[in-house]
Amino acid sequence: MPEAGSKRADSPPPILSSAWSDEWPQGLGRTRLRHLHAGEVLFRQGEAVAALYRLRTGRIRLVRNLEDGTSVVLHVANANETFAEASAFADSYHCDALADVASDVVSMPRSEFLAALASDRDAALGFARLLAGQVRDLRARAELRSIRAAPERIMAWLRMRATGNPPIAAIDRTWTEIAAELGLTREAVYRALAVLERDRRILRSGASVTLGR
Amino acid sequence: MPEAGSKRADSPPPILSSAWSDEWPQGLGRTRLRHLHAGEVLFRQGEAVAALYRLRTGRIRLVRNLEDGTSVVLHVANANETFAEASAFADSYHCDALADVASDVVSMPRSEFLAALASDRDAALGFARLLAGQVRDLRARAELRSIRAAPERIMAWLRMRATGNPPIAAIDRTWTEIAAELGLTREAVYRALAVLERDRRILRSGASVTLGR
DNA sequence: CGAAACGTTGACCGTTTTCAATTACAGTGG
DNA sequence: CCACTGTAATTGAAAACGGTCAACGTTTCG
Repeated sequence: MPEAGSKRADSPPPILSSAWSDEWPQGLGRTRLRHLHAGEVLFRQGEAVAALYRLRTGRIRLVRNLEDGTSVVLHVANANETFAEASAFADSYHCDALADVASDVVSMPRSEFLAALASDRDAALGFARLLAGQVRDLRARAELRSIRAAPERIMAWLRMRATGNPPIAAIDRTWTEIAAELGLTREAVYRALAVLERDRRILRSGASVTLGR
Repeated sequence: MPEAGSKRADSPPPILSSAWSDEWPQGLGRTRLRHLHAGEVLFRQGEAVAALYRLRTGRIRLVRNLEDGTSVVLHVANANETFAEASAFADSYHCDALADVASDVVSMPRSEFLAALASDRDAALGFARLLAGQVRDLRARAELRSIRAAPERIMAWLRMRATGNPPIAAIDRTWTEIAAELGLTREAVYRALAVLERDRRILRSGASVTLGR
C-alpha cells in the first residue's frame, strides 16, 4: 500500500505549535504593555472585561473561585500565549488572573477589539481561524496525554513536531517546561529520554532530536 | 456595533460543558446526515475539504499520517462533538477520520458554511465565540489532568460542574466515559470515588454527587 | 432473552512520583 | 575575572499510586 498522506495540496504538517507567536494583536487596535510583579493581580472574577491579553514573558494563573469558597485552576498561561479569549464575548471576567512570577502582558481594549472584528470582515474570520487552530492543538495535546507510557508519549510528541527525513525535532524550550506540557515530572522525562536513546529510537545532540525506528 | 455575547447578561459559572450540544449546524446552511459503520472512513488526509462535521452518536478517530510512515492520533471525537473545525480554513484535510464504531454524523458543506460566515457578520462572531468556549474548556480539562492524585482530580472535576449550596454535581454520562475524559481507567475512578465517599468528601446518590469538605 | 457494556472490588505488578544528591551552566555583582 | 547563586540536567533508590487482570452482579438494548 502506498504511503498515506501522499498528496498534500495544502500546507505541511503543523500539528503542534510550541507557541502562538504571531497572533491577534497584529495591528487591530491599540495595544498596551503592562508589567506585573510576582503575585500581582491582572484582573478579578466579576470585574467588567476591560481588555484581552497576551502574555509576553512570565506565567499567569487563571483561577475560578467557586461558590463554596474553594477554587480551581482553569489555566496556567506561559510565555507567548493568549488567554481569556472567551472574555471577549462576556461582560465580566469569570476567573481571577494573577502573576505567578514577574510577567509582561500585552493588552488590547475589548471595545477596540470588538470594533475591529465588526468592521473588518476578515478580522472575525481570522480570529475564528486562530481559535480553531488552538482547538486542534489542544485536542492533540490531550490525546498525547492519554498515552500512558512515558517513552511512547514523548516519542509521539517528538514525531508531532519533527520535520524532514529523517525526522528531526527542534527543542526550543527547557525539558522541564516540556515535561509540564506532557504531564510528566522532569525526572520521568529524562529517564524516558535515556531509555529511548539507549534503544536507538532517538539521538540527541544539543537542541535537536533525530528520530529513528 | 453589535455587542458580542450580549445575549446572556452574564451567565453563572459554566466551567466544564459535558457536550457541545447547541452548536453550529443551527440553521446556517443545509445539513445532511450520514451513517458510518465500524471501520468506515469519513475522509482522508489530503482530500479536498468537502464538509464540516458533528458527531451525533458513535466515535470518530482523527489520525495524522506522518511523512515517515508512522501516525499519531490527533483526537477521538465522541457523541455530540464537532471535529475538524480547522478544516473550515484549509483546502484539504490534514488527517484521516475513521469510525471506531458505528456512527452517525451531521455534515454541512464547507462552501455553504463559509458563505454563511461571510454574509452574516454575526455568524462569524458566533463561530468565534463557540471556538473560544471550546478553548476555555479544553484548557480547563488539561489543567485537570495535571492533577496527579486520582481523588483530587475527580474532586476538582466535580467542583467544576457542581452548582448550588451544598454543591451538587449531576452525572449525565457513564463513569466509564468520565474516566476517559479524566485520563484514568474506570477502575481507578471507582476506587477514588470509594475513597472520597469513605472520607465523607462526597456523597453519591443515583445520578448526582453532593460535595462536602 | 441474551449479549454487551456498566459498575464494583480485590490482588499484583510496573511505572512514576518523590526525595535526594551531583554536575553543569548562565547571569550577577564585587 | 571570579566566587556566588539559582536553575536546568541527570541519575539513584524507595514508596506510592494507578494500570492490568480477574471475577461477578447489574443494567441496557437490540
